[in-house]
Order: sequence, then C-alpha cells, then structure tokens
Amino acid sequence: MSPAKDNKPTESELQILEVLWARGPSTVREVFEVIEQTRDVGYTTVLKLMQIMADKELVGRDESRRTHVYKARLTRKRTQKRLVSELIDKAFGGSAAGLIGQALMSRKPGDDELAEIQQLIEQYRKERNHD
Amino acid sequence: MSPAKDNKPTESELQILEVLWARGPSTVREVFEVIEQTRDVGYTTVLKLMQIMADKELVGRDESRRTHVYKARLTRKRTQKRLVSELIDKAFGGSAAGLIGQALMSRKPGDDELAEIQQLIEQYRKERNHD
DNA sequence: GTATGTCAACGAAAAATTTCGTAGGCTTGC
DNA sequence: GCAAGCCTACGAAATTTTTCGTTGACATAC
Repeated sequence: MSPAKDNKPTESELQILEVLWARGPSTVREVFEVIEQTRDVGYTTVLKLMQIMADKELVGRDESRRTHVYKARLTRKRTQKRLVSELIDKAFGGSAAGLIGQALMSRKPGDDELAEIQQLIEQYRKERNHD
Repeated sequence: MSPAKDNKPTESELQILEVLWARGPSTVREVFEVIEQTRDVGYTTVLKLMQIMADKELVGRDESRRTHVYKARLTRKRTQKRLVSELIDKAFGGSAAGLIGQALMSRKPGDDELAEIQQLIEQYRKERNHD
C-alpha cells in the first residue's frame, strides 16, 4: 500500500493540509504558528496530528534532519474535488447547479470574481464540446 | 434562547435533516427506513440521534401523539449556505470561483444543468445591479 | 560541560460522536 | 384480559477525534 487510500482527512487534518498546500513543505513549528493564529491549540497537539497523518499517509516527511519536514501527499485539487462532490451529494441532492447558486448567494462575488466565474464556465463549455 | 443557535449538525445529523427536508415532518421510523437503505444502523440509534437533535433544537417535535413527529428547525437553504461558505473558506482559500470551477470539473454537468447554471448567474448579475 | 531551548515520540486523557441494549408504557387484535 | 408489536426514554459502551503532559535526545550559547 504505497499511496494513501480512502483516508478522509478530519477537520483538523484538513486545516493542516491547507497550511501545507499554502506554504509548501513545512516543519511542525511552522504549521503550528499558522494554526495558532486561528485556534487555541498546543504545539504538541499539532505535532501529534501530523504524526498521525504521516501514519495514515496523508502527509510524507523528510526525517533526514532532526527537525522533520512534512509535505502534503494529497493534492489540493483532488481533495477539493472530493469535498465538493460530497457536499453536492450530501446537501444538494446531487445538483451542482444547486451548489453553485448557493455559492453565489452566500458569497456575493464582485465584478472581478463574477467575470472569473463566467470564464470558467465558458472554458468548461468549450472543453466539453471538443471532447 | 428560542431558535437553535450556532449548533452545527454533525454528519449523522445532517443526514437526518436531509430526510426531513425531503419528506417533511416525519416519525423516527420513517426516517429510519430511509437511512437504513444507505447505512447499516439500528432503529434506536436513529431515535437517539433525533432526541439529541431535539435537545439541541435542530429539530422540533410534536409529542401530542404517542408516535412523535419530528420536523427540521433549520431551513435547508440556511444550512446549505453555511456549508458552502465553510467549504469555500476551508478548502478554497475564500474563493467562490475556485469552488465553482471545481464543481464543474467534478460533476461535468450536461447541457440542461449548464443552462441552469448560466441562468443562475444571469439572475444574480441582474439582482446585483439594481441593489 | 552545563544550562537553556527545541524537537520527536508516546501514552493517556478528554471530548465529541455514534452505537445499541434494556425497560416500561401504549395499542391492537384476538 | 393477554400477547405481540411498536414506541419513547435512557444509560452506558464503543469509536473517533482532539488534546496535551512528560520524557529523552540533540543543539546552542556561554
């Protein structure tokens, strides 16, 4: 079993992955310092979580130096895809449009983001046509 | 404290809410029969969950008859909004466009749904303009 | 080399969530 | 009435997730 498999990250694990995705490979302390901003949590708690994640193969780590360096083993994209898909099934009865509508209403994107969204749709439409 | 407040439904609770939203007010047995299709779970487990949800005020119930009738106290829309918003923050660094792009890619909507999405966007754009 | 500080490894507790057995009370059909 | 079946209530266990204290190793500064 080399690659991580069906392991679904928990809430806390996802938060750690976010940091790793944003920062790239990082030490526990670096991750801790980011998370600490948000949440009141001890260093060893984050350490332990990251060790568990290493066991589950959610992250890999370089142990060649005393201070280990962790990196995400799931890609951000793949994880996002899974989360979105789950949410669509779980809370929108399978309707992607439902989720998108709700995203617009909750977030009220401004002109820039709206244009970006339009463009995503255009792009998707095109790609789909020449499949 | 009349309305439920910051209570965030757990996974199991959300599944029960889904059933209540889909079916309208229901008895434990009715909910159980739906959930049983999906998941291997006992009747009293569902009962207990629904009792807990009543304590948390996630659902209300009519106890006037022996067989209680439960109904959701959170609206589906409000809950969807919350979940989407959380997901955007948690996994897309705050970018609604990111989530929408991922929804397109994971779900590959067909013509009908695509049109529906376009229309949602149009509608949003209009509403936004005459604010 | 000794004090000071940081690190990983653990184990274990705490907290949150999910699970179900059991008990006692109505209801229905005989 | 009485049996069979379904209902709620409830306690307690099982499971999962989160938390952190403690220990021993290494590093750095003096």
